[in-house]
Amino acid sequence: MYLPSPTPRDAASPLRETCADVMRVLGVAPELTEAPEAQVPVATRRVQALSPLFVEGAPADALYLGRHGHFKIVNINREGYEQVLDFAGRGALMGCEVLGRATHASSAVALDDSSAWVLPLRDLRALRRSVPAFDDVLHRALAAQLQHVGEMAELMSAVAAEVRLARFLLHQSARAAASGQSPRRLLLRMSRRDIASYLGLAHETISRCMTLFARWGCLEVRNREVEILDPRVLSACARSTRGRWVPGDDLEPATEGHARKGMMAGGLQPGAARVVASLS
Amino acid sequence: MYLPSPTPRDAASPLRETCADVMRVLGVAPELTEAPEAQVPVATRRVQALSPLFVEGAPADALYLGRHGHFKIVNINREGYEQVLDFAGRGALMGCEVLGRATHASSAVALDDSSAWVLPLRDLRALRRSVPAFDDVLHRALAAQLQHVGEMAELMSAVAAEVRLARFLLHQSARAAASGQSPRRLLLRMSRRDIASYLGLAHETISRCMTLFARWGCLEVRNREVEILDPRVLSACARSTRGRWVPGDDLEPATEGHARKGMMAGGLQPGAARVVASLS
DNA sequence: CGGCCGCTTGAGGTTTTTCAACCTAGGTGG
DNA sequence: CCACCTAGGTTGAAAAACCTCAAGCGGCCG
Repeated sequence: MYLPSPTPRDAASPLRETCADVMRVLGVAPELTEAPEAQVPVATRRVQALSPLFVEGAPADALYLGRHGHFKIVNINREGYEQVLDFAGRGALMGCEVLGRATHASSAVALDDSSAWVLPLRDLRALRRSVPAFDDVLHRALAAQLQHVGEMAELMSAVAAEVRLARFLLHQSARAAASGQSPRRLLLRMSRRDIASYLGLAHETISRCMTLFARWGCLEVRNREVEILDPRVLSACARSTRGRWVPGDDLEPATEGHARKGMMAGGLQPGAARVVASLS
Repeated sequence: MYLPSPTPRDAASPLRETCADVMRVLGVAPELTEAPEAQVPVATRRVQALSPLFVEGAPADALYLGRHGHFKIVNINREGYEQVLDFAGRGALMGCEVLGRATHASSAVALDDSSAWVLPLRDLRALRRSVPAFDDVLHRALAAQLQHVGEMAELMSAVAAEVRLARFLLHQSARAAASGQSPRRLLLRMSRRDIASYLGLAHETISRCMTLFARWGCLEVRNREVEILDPRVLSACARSTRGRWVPGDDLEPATEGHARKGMMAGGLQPGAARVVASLS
């Protein structure tokens, strides 16, 4: 059903990976990666679970591209609390901000044993000049990262906890699907706390929402293993930005006779003005 | 005291602005802008207050650079509510996401009569190739936009309304200072609603926080004209991410004997785990 | 001059946070 | 091999912050 996914034969490989390989991971057509200049080897950095790939404040000497495993991108504020900015996997560019700074603006921490390609800044300029396709893909990757702002805003724009979590789960599902895995069975690599930080909620709230979804019958939760039983219910919930959603509102729930009260009751999306000036 | 600021003699200029001018606005040293290829003229687009510079979904044909005036960057969701993603001014790159997409992912709406330079995508590649300095600065500008994710996260990471507003105001103050204006007297170009949307709060909450600050004596509010009377109080409030802040906690208020209750009371920063695994 | 829009302020209701306890799984050490 | 401990997850009860609804006020434009 699901393609075995193009996982790198990670651990024990000769590791002769080149810029061309990197470009392919970033979606460049193989024909375009055959320039001789693109055959330069690219270093791989392995990190154990919970270890950092790079840390905030460290000198900006390289950019990283997720090779295998999973990472969380975090900021640490003065009080020592961490704020999760993003979760990254294979093919994700990490540490892009260094292009305009002298130090890293965030840290990347491996969520499980992982590896990443290292793109040293000193080589980057030369590479961009000599391999146009690489330059283009880098540009596009940067733009893709930028789009992420929009996604994050979309996530945060919903004030209701369940809506945020529903969107998060669907997003994870889409990511899994895109990498050839089942969009139903998700293995969340991050702790509830990480999710909570990412979504701007308390971790207890995440727990509660998870069990709420389970009561709705659209999700099965076994610790970090969750299974989406009814994506339609989840997306209906995720869609609702205002004027709240309870299973049965615009779609019957998978099962029936559930509590229609408990969490959720008021409106959502506090800031958000109806568009009146018709952008014309 | 404040430099007259390098405002473009906007309205009635011969408009012979070139790529070199654009590069200077983006911070490139004048020596580097003298390449003959950099003397190509750059188009300017003027927009009235409340009119869009570009709209979400429109074909991605250009990138824009703020020239004068102010813009808000917004997303509009299915229900027709708008979410403010950012505020942009002179020197801000707008619509970067088009580098990786076929259509604009967000709209830019002028907050007052404004203008922007138009950088057509079709010319962009050639320009990057022929003017290396332009390529570099574009890269750096993209990276700077990326950093914005972090800033936004910092804003949202504080759950308390006053903290968010305090950070927003200080941010505006810094922007004003950077463009040669007084960091004290701010003229907010956007409505309370816009601010509310940007900060993920209700616009009434913005109002209340403004008057709260006024009661603290650190801010004077006259509609969209606000004056920061005591930046120290404001930043002390902005700093507090957890374990709450009331004037007098770690700094005496400008005036004294104010209500120490009303808004603010609980802890902040819901998701945010103390860093325990010492990133080493 | 009237109406509209933006801003402010009040009161009530609800989500969500906080604090607390309990449970489970996994690792360590006896 | 089991006890113990820790970290992560779940759940409950209380309190707080915030949102919604509503009304009043002032300026601005038609």
